[in-house]
Amino acid sequence: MATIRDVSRIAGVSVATVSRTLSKPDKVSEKTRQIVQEAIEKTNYKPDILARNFRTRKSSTVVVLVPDIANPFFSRVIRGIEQSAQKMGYAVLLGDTQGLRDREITYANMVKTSQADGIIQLDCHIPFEDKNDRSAPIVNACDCVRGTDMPTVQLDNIAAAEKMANHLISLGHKNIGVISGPENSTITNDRLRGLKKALENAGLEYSPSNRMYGDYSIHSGAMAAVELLEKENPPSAIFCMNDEMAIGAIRQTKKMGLNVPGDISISGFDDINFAEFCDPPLTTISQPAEEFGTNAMTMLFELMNGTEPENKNIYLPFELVIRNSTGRARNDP
Amino acid sequence: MATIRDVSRIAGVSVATVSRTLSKPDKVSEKTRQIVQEAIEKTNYKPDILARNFRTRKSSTVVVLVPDIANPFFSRVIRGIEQSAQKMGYAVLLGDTQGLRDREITYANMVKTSQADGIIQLDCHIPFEDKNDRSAPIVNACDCVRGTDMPTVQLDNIAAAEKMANHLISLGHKNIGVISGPENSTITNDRLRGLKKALENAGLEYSPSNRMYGDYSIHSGAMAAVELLEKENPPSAIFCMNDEMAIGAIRQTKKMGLNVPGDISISGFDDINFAEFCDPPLTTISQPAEEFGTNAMTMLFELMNGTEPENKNIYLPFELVIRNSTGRARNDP
DNA sequence: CTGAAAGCGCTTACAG
DNA sequence: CTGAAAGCGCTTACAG
Repeated sequence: MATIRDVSRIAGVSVATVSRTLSKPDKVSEKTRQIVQEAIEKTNYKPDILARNFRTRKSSTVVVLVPDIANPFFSRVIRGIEQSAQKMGYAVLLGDTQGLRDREITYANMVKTSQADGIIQLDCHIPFEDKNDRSAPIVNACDCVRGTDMPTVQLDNIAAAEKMANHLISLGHKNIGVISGPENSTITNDRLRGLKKALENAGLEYSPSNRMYGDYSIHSGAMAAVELLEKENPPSAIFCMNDEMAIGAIRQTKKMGLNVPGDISISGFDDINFAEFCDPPLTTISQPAEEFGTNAMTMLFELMNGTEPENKNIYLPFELVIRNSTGRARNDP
Repeated sequence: MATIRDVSRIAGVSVATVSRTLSKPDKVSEKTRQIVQEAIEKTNYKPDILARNFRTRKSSTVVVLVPDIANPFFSRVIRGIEQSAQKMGYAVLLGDTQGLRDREITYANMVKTSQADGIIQLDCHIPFEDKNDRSAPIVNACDCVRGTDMPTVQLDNIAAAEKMANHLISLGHKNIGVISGPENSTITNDRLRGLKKALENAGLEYSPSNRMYGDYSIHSGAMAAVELLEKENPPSAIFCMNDEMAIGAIRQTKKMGLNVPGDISISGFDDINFAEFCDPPLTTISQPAEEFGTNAMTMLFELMNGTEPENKNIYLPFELVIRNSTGRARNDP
């Protein structure tokens, strides 16, 4: 591979001039610029970006921490990140963390070792050994830690869950089960709060025994549905905290000989591509997945350039999408 | 940030010794090692990997070229890549190319600029300006270019498609429509060849007018289904080249008042997570998505280390998964 | 086992 | 506008 030295020799100029031709062409005379360009073409020179990054102390790379890249919601968020990053001249390093703190820290450390300039964290953890570490530019999107000063891009999950719960309540459901995400997640907590709020406003009682935990997988939704449906007093509607668990719950419900929504209403969250195509099509909350990514990347870009973002906490819009997995409660006239 | 210089000063040794303590600890005496370790902890030293990479001329990074990261099949492949890469000490850069040659070349160039050590290409293109360029370690997985010497990880798509077609034929279908992937794709060509082969063996004729093109999206599957079903002599079965297009075709078929599989059988390809949960559950070909990734990464690793892989063309197993979207042809006794 | 020194390929004040 | 020179933070022959 040709180096800047080779080009300078062939062009008969200094390496400084070659460097300038590349980075600050207006600081070089028209004539010199041409000579250098020719030499670059002749030698097929490609600047060593690794050397440049090393020299300028920036990698033009961001690392994204994602619990599971194969999750259909996250993969769309990442597509959004990638698109913005590309426009801004950044590369994106993939950090599939499985939600493990160790991996999060390992990947986040890439900023300290100069391999990345900033971090986008899609999970509800601070990915540093020391929670008060401020040395790395970071933005927290999707599932956001409460009470930190990390900038965030999120949904108003309380309001969204409340809206969904109100939909269920309006159909006459009084006994509502919950298939919840894992504990220690802001998303999970907020969605539960929204549900409780709606229940309370309707004069209904929330029963903690109606809450089953899942891990966002189809399988866990099915398992949780069994628990719920085998209760002495089973719920007439199940509020699921994502679409995959809802799909699992629907399948399980049907397996047990029950009809959705005839016997049981089931709702999801996210509106993934397939929500519309399962049987029955899923009532859910839609979120602009890509925009979580583009907004997070835009904010991170500002942070990496030392400007404080105007709005440190961005809330994205949601929508209740009513399809056929929810219907009137059975004993409701 | 502390540098190796700071550590050496505090430990009272040379920077060479600090460097060795980190990379070749057995070349350093027990005692020195301890002193250095203490100094490292005291200064909270983290080696600058960017500097190390620059110095050693390797980035320990691979770039993956993927047409669409949000595609559920590819996202699983990438998960496989990431997991293997992590074990081998490599980071993975995401190159969402949208299938555009320009972007492929841009990302592939990262090897020339030292930002990456190797490439995994998941699409059916050679990502170099010059098709004969051999300067970058690369492996081609999933949709593989024919007649190059890039190592490949692929399915025997001819055999898989033949198996699916035989299933359809065995159900009495004689007039089979095809919703095809884009042209100039080995996957598309091979799956079509497999279908033709099965047809031929059964003494059936393949009609080119029965082939509609899609782009692997749900929407394109629906559009193609309209074309097929509005023909004068519509097919009784539709062979789709991926699951998303099959899901779109099913939805469209139902919208037109037809029953699947009562009136029309529809088959998919890939067995994505949701294939089992659409209505009706999809008959499809399952493929070990993650293994495309792990195998590709393993091969690339060998290539980057200068060893030729034993087997340059890996074929992964597939399976026909019969569910309810396919059934007996209507006029077949 | 250890240290002094060269050097990886760039960029960027500084001087002219 | 241009060049000589320093230096980014490491690693690695080489010599002892």
